[in-house]
Amino acid sequence: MDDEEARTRLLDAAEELFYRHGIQAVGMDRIRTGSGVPLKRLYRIFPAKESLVTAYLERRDRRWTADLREAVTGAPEPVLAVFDWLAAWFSEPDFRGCAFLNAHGELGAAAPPVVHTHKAALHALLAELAPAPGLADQLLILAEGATTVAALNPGPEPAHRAREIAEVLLRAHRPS
Amino acid sequence: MDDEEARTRLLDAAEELFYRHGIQAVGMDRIRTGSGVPLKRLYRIFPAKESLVTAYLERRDRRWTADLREAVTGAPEPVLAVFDWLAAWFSEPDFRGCAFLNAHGELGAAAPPVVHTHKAALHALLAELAPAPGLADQLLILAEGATTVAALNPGPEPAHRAREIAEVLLRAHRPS
DNA sequence: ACATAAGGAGAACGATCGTTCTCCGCCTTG
DNA sequence: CAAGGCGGAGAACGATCGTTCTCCTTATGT
Repeated sequence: MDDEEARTRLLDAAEELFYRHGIQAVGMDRIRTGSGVPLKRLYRIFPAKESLVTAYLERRDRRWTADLREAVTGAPEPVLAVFDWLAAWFSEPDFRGCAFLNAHGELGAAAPPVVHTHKAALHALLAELAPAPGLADQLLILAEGATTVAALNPGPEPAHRAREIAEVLLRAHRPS
Repeated sequence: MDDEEARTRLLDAAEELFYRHGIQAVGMDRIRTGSGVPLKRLYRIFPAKESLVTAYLERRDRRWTADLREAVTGAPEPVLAVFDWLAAWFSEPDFRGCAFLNAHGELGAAAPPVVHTHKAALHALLAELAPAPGLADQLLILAEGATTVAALNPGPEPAHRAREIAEVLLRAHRPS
């Protein structure tokens, strides 16, 4: 196992454990057990827990944003496709809300900056898709609201309700 | 200082510290320093940290829900008054998102049940105010979405955007 | 006034955390 | 084959946590 695979295993274990149990509740020893990477190597690749947390969030940001972008580009109604993609996300068995919002709530001002860049990236994507300026702010509220509601009541329904609202907003901005 | 005042001081300190820094990041010694109540008395009133956390969330739930209910009952447009009240909340200098969502993100399955009852109470209030059945689910998404967006970008603007969406929804349900 | 109980201040205790160190086996290289 | 260095397994270390205990002051009751 070379360093690159060790890094991947560490990030996989970190993502699984940090997302499920929270960051402060998971010790480095559980990362080691979950990844199979010895502590010595762990600290050579990530010199401190903080850098592992940051790397976990940054990788999740890249994958999440790329997945969403790929799902909506080319769709007949890109704005509505966002909520279809959210519905599928909310239905994953271990869905537990937005990892970045959870990290912000837990760490407060000590949260890594990727928390803000992740939300800025989502806002930028919505601004690309929105047919009217100013609509992106409203769509962001719908997406965040659906995610938050689904965090406590898992399932696709919040995304469906948010999609209905988005349809109304699109009709209002693009009167048929 | 009798036990009742000690309890109030403890809950005040707990609310300030837990809400600002997160629950796991605040030790019992800081609660003691912040409240001026000695550890011995603290543990006589709250036998463990978990019960202090639960009491903090339960008191905040009662106050938050009562404040919101009082602000919207009797308003000319109760549904829209919800978002005006949210705008004022988001503008408080130490606003840091929904305490219950933060606790859920941090503690996961170990979060006290009041997290769910708080969200159920908000949903029930919205169902009282909504002029049509099914609208409450959508209003809940708007309120949660505005709160989430404001948690990372403090200020009243998310509540204003959510209020605009609510106006559109009300017009759609009650065509003039 | 004196015995007694209660309360406060802070030390102490065991557990756990993030991080480092020790020791041992193994693999490479001449 | 021999020597040396690297990596893994887990103990160890200091800090901090939640919780309890000790010790001393203070107030009370007769």
